[in-house]
Amino acid sequence: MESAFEIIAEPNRRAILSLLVSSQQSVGEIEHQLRMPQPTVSKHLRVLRDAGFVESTVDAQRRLYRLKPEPFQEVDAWLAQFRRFWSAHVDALERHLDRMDHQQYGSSTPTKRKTKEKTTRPKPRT
Amino acid sequence: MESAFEIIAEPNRRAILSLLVSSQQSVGEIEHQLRMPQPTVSKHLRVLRDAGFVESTVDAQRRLYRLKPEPFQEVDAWLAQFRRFWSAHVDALERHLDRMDHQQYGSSTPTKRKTKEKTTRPKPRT
DNA sequence: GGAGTATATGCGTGTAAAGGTATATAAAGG
DNA sequence: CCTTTATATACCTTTACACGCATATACTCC
Repeated sequence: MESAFEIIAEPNRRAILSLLVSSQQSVGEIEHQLRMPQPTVSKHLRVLRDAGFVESTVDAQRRLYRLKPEPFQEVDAWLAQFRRFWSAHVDALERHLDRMDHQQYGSSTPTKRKTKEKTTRPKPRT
Repeated sequence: MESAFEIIAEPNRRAILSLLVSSQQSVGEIEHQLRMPQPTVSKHLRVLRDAGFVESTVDAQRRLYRLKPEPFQEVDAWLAQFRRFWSAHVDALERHLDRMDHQQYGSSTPTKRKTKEKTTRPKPRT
């Protein structure tokens, strides 16, 4: 788990980060809004904090978590090299994004996928 | 491996993608430049193609791979919600202050612009 | 057709990460 | 104190993925 990219590969962690955009949140608030078990939330927050995506402050028994910008900038910096390339294809973006759902905990088919395909062409996404 | 984020979590795949920014490449060229075994390259390319990051054309026995923009845009779209946040913490603020300095006719404003932030100050990038 | 080249895929293996459950720590309130 | 609330962590199990190696496919040229 060394790079920022591996951190945001996990859908639940991305959901947590998106939640924190609006404002800082306690573990319980995240747990309730995302409907995931508290230990799961705590563990993901630990990973996020170790990677510098969030920081926390103590409020009585609560911990309030909020975003930190650095790792996002790291991802953005990598992405930058491709930006000039994709700007010519903006139209295709909308078609692609239309097929994306907003994933929530438990709805993302977390495991179990045996592939038995012999395609040579790009595979249609779900 | 359903999301674009999981695809780019793998360092070798990111390296391949970065290679393809300059121009399309054959499997052998990628293999040589990145010094990884040919099956590894082929397998990563398969993953990248299934996810829509690259496409290939046939040139005799060779396959030429090049980038496709959509998944990058998907990542960028997710990142966008945080961009507001982090630019508020660094870029926009500094640029704003710079502009104020430069706009001032006969500006005598001091250059030391240390601003107060309510949260931890972003560190300079490593 | 056979040899050589270029790429893809199948199989077995190790490893690490994610989830579940239980429990530990810590603070607040009676 | 003892209980309740809030969060963290430990342990265990499952699984997926990345790799190495071997082999299959496919094209070219003799």
